[in-house]
Amino acid sequence: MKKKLSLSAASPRAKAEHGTSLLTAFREIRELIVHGRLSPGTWILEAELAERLNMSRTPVRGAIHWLQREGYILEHRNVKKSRMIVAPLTKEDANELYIIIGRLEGIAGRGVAVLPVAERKELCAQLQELNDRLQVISKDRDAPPGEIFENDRSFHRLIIKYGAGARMTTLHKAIEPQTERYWRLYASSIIKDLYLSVAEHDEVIRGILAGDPDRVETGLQVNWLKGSERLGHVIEIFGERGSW
Amino acid sequence: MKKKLSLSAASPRAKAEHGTSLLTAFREIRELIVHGRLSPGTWILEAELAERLNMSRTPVRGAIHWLQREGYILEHRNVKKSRMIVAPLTKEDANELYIIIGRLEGIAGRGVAVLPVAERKELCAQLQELNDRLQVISKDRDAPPGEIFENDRSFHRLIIKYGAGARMTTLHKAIEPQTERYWRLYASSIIKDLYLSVAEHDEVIRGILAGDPDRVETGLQVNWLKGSERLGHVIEIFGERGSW
DNA sequence: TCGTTTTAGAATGTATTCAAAATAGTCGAC
DNA sequence: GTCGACTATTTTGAATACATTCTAAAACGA
Repeated sequence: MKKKLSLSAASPRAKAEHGTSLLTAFREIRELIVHGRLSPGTWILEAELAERLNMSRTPVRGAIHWLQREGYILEHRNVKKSRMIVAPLTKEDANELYIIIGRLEGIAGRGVAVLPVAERKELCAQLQELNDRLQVISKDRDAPPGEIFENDRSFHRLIIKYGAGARMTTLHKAIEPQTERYWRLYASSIIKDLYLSVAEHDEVIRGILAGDPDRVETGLQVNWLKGSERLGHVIEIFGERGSW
Repeated sequence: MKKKLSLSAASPRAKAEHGTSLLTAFREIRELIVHGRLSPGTWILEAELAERLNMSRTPVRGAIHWLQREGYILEHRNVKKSRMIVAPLTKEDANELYIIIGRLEGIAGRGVAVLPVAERKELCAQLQELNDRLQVISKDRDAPPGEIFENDRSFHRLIIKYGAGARMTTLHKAIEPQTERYWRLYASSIIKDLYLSVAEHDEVIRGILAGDPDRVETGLQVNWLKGSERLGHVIEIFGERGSW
C-alpha cells in the first residue's frame, strides 16, 4: 500500500542544520494537531510522521513523547507496547484545562499586583493597548480570528512575563498553547462573546492598578472560568470532536 | 580516563524484559536525583548514566527529556547544543512549586466538595484515618521520615483521586513528586512543625464534610502556602543546595 | 459456516553507528 | 608572558539497523 522504497529514492533528506530536528518535529506535529490536520482520536504512526517531516524516527519519537507530556497526545498502553492517539477534544477536558490555566495565571496575577508602581503602570499601559484593540475587533464582524486569538494570548502572556517565576513560566508555556485547539475549532462562535472577555480583562487591569492581588487573581480566574462556560455552550451545540 | 572498551567486555546487558527500559531509566534517574545521589547543579552525561543503568543511550536520552519536562532537570542551552543539569533547589523555586500545587489541589478540592454525601463521607473517613496517623507520628520524636512523607502524600493523593479529572491527575502526578526533593533534604527540620499541617488537614476535612468548595479550596491552598513558608525558613537556615 | 490456531507483516522499543558542534588544551606569534 | 587561533577530544543529535511483540489475516479443522 505504502511504498517503502520511496523514502530512500525520493527524499534526499534536506538536513536542516543539525540539532534542530527535535524542535522542528515538535513544532510541526503540534501544528498538525492544532490545525486539525491530525484529527482528534487519530492513531499516530512514527514512521509515517518521520516520512512526512523528512527525518528519521528518532527525533519524531522524542517529539511525540514531548507532546504526550504536554497533553496533545494520549497513550493507549497495553502491557508493553504503547499506541499513541491524538487527544480528543471534549467539553470536560476543555473545562478542566481552562480552570487550570485560570488558577495558574491567577498566581502570576498576584505577582504583578505587588510590583512597584512604575512597573505596574508600564504593564497596564501595554495591557490596555491590547485590550483596546480587542474592543475594536469585537465590533468588527469580519475580523480575522487569528488576530483575535493572538491578541488575547498576548494579554495573558504579558501577565505571565511580569508576574511569574521560572517554574510557572515553563508550566504556562506548556499548557496554555493547548487552548488554541479549542479556540480554532470553535473560533467563529466564540467571537460574538468577545466583548465579555474584554470587560473581564478590564477588571484585571483595574485590579493591577489598584495593587490588589486578590482582585487580580480572582479577575483572571473568572476570565478563564467564563471562557470555559462560553466554550462549553459552543461544544454542546456543535458536538464534540474526537470521539470517533 | 574512562575505559570505553569495558562496556562491550564487562556488561552482558541484562536485558530486563524489553519495552521497559525507558520507564526504568526514568524511575532510576529520578530516584538518583531525589535522593541527592545526583547533586543539584551537576552536569548530566548521557553515556555515564547509560553505563550506570546498563542500557544504551537511547532510553536514557528519552528519560532525560522527560525529566526535563517535569522540572527535575534544567537545560543550559547555548545556541544549538544543550547541556543538562540537575535542577538546583532554591527557596524561590520551592515557594513557586508549593503555591502551584496548592492551587492545583484546590481545584480538586472543589471537586470533592460537590460529590454526593455518601462518597464524601467515605473519603473523609479515609482522610481522617491518615491524618490521625500523622497526628500520632507528630508526637513521636523517632518517627521514620519516610512514613511521614508517604502518609502526607497519601492524604493529598486521595483528594486528587476523588476530585480531579484526567488532565489534572496527569499534571499532579508530574508535579507533586518534586516536593520529595525538598522534603528529603530538610526532612528532620520539618517534622517538628508537623502538628501544624495536621491542623490544616483537619480544616480541609471539615470543609469537605460541610460540602463547601471554597472552604476546601482555601484550606488546601493554605496548607501548601504554610508548608512553603515552613520550608522557606529551613532553607534559609541551612542555605540552599545546588548553587555549586 | 464458524471458530481456533498459526504464521506473516507491521509497528514500537532498543542498540549501534555516524555526524556535527562545543569545549578545552596546546602551540605559536606578538 | 599573554592573547589568539587552531586542533583534538568529548558529548550531544540524528540515522540506521536490529529485536520483540502485537495484530490481523489466512488456513485448517470441526
